[in-house]
Amino acid sequence: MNLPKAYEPDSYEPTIYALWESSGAFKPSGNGEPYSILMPPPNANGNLHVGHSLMAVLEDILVRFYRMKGRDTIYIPGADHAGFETWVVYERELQKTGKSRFDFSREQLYSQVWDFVDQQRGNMELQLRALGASASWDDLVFTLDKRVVDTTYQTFKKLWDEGLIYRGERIVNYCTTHQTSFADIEVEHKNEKGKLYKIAYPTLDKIDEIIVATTRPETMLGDTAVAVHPDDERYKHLIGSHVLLPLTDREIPIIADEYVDRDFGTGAVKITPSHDPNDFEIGKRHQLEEIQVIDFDGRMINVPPQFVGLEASEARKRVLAALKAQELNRGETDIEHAVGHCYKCGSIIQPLVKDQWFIKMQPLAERAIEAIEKDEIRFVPDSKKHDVIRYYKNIRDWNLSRQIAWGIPIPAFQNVNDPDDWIFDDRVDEEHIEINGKTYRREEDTFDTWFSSGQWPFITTGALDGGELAKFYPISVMETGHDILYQWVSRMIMLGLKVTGQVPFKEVYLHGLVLDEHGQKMSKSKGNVVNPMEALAEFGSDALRMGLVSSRSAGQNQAFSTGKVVAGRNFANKLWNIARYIEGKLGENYHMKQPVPNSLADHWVMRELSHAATEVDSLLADYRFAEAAETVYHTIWSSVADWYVEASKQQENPDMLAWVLDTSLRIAHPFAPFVTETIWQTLPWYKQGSMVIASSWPKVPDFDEIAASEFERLQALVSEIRFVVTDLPAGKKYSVGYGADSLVADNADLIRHLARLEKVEATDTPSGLRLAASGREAWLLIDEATLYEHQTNLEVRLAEAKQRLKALRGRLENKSYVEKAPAHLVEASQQELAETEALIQRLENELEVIGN
RNA sequence: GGGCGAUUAGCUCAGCUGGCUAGAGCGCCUCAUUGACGUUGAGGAGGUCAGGGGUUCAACUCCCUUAUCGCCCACCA
Repeated sequence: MNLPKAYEPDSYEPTIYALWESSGAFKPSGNGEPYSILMPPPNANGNLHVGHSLMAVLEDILVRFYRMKGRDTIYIPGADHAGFETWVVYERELQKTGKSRFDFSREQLYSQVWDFVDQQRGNMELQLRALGASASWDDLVFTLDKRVVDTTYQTFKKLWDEGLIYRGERIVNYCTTHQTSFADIEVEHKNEKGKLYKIAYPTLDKIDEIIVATTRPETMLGDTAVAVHPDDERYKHLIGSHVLLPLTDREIPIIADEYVDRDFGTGAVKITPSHDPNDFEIGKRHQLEEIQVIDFDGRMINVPPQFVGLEASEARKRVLAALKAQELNRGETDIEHAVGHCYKCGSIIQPLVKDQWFIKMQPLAERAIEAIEKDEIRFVPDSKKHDVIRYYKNIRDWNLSRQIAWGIPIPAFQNVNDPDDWIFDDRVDEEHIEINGKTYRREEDTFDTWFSSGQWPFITTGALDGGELAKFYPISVMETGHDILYQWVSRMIMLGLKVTGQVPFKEVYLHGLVLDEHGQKMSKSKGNVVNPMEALAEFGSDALRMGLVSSRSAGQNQAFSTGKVVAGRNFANKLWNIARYIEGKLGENYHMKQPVPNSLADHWVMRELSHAATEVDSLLADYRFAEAAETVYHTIWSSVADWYVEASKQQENPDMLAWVLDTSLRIAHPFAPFVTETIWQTLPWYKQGSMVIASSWPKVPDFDEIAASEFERLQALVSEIRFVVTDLPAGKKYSVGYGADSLVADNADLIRHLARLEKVEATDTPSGLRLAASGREAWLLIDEATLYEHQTNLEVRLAEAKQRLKALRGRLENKSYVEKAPAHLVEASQQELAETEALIQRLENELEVIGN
């Protein structure tokens, strides 16, 4: 039991984690009301970043706490194939070998990426273990596991059968670098400065012209109309006539459409159905031809020879130059407008027409809004609820198709003889299938990964087929980052309701981003990324946990603070040394008995620890992690270590000491699991196999409230002595004399010890400095000269008290206050007034004595 | 263009539905100490709670407004 002086996390953490895991402590107990948390799956082949650490810590605190509260608890871990992210990395590797995705079949690519991922899998799982995540590892689900694929197909079929899935040519967001389309919310819009170019389109007789305004002149080569507002007097006479599209030999009509804003630009809009979502709609309304002029690789096609093969940006310059040469440019103006970019590579997203699979979102969104408005899901912070509803209200159909191989194939086949004949079939490994003599060719695209992730709660719990974990659905709380509220949380709600008829989780807690020490967003390019595993190695897992959690509130981005991690490490060390002291006192053969509080300090510490336990309970129910951690930190550091352990040195009560340590370990365990368990394993009063992780949350013991308050009076006296003494000449010890004061008399030794005095003794002839502030019949025994020096000290206290008195009087003389404020507040003020008056009286008396 | 959040001690941040002399960690100052802990103990300095207005007996907290910073959403060319 000879514990080293300082707690050394790395010598215990791995053993402790192994102990938990092998004992089955992470598995549901099977007793009590279910409590479940679903881990947002980190990238299977990546490393944990500091955001993941925060995620795991918050979730693990909840899981450990509710486990101790006796709930049947599960923390379901996951691993993400991270479709697009991994694909991008893999394609880069592929490029190095001089090959491209077009050299392989979907199956070949898939298995190559699988191997690539497999090589470096497992890191993040080890890192989650290092953080102490008490996840049920046997229940881990990988996002490409068979059950995920099966359920995803089942859901797709269900939606298809209900007419919510359709395939169609639509304008999609396309990244020409990555050669795949994206959902609307994956596009990163940035406000950019650009130019609005005015271009003249001459009438066929070349007498007149119509001037259009555009930010993307290169797309004019694909124009198939010019639109004006039907009531626009400027252009009314031209409606129905044709103009000659410059740089080409095409004649295009001038059409009227209400969409056109007469006040913007020139009031005439060039219509390019293939490259603009609005134009696409207009094109449909007016049966316009669609001419694709930008290809899927971002180069020009179907254009006059001099432009063919140019990058879109280069084509813009050439088109402008050509127009200028023909004197068709009519000026340009600066404009700020939003431009969509690929969130991964920053390329400009091209709106391109493509055949894709979509889900009709409106019915799903409506159901979700209904559930949220009925408070079937609680959001923390609450404001996110309104954000998500706003998102639902403006939702558009969701493009599910991705042109990457690393994902779940879309289970659909097309009749080779009838392009409109699509059928559902999950034989996705076969390129062709025969049904009723008809040949079908498979869809080559895969699903947007968020489509399968959106089903995570009912997939992982097996809610649909009633597996062992089905009782954990709906999930108790979904904890995740606020940055994926729309991508993930909103989809889980919609799909959960649609497929299971229930909300997928009852509560949502959204944490903010972890910023760097100075509040800047972390990024590789800025070089300010904090590696959580380095911090963990340096300070310990508990320290990192405490540091990440403190001073952090829901939904708020917050800076990482090494100082707080250090504070966490110091806390673990403090706990360690409390244990070292107490265990040393009790000896190895101590057997725990029911503690009987004896001294004032005993009652007081029982009250403090019980308060902390109930406080943490209610704080965690509100997800106030930081305050809960602080409560534990201060209760253990100040109340237990600084006061109780010190007091116990004078007034011994071994059973109380044991209880105090035991209870401290329990309340600290959710926050600092490793050090608490390490200590627990050294407690002589528990049998082999006992673990704090499996212990219960402390119950409130019987203590005497009055005795507890008496201890506070004692503390006030000790504090006053300490305060006065620091002001006195150093290097000598002082003594206190007391008169008829049983509190002081009964605790004389304790006071002497706590205030580091020479003596505390009864005296018939009081002299020296009356300890007036704490109101006891006690005097600090000092000579006249010292006393005189101390006068200013008393004067300062007196001035403070007088100011306070003034404020209190002012409040109580205010009739409205006395009438309208709650009675208990008025009463408290009155009592405080009386106390302040008494204090002033004592201080004045004392000053008078000194004066004489 | 729309929405949201922030502004509190030198730094990083708490402060829930309005009511304790506005708190924490780190930093700073003074002092202490051979036995649980220097990853320590005791004491202390430091804030007109961004500015202005309003509601209220009472505002860091609610409302309006201004300023600054940040984030999210957005197919008006």
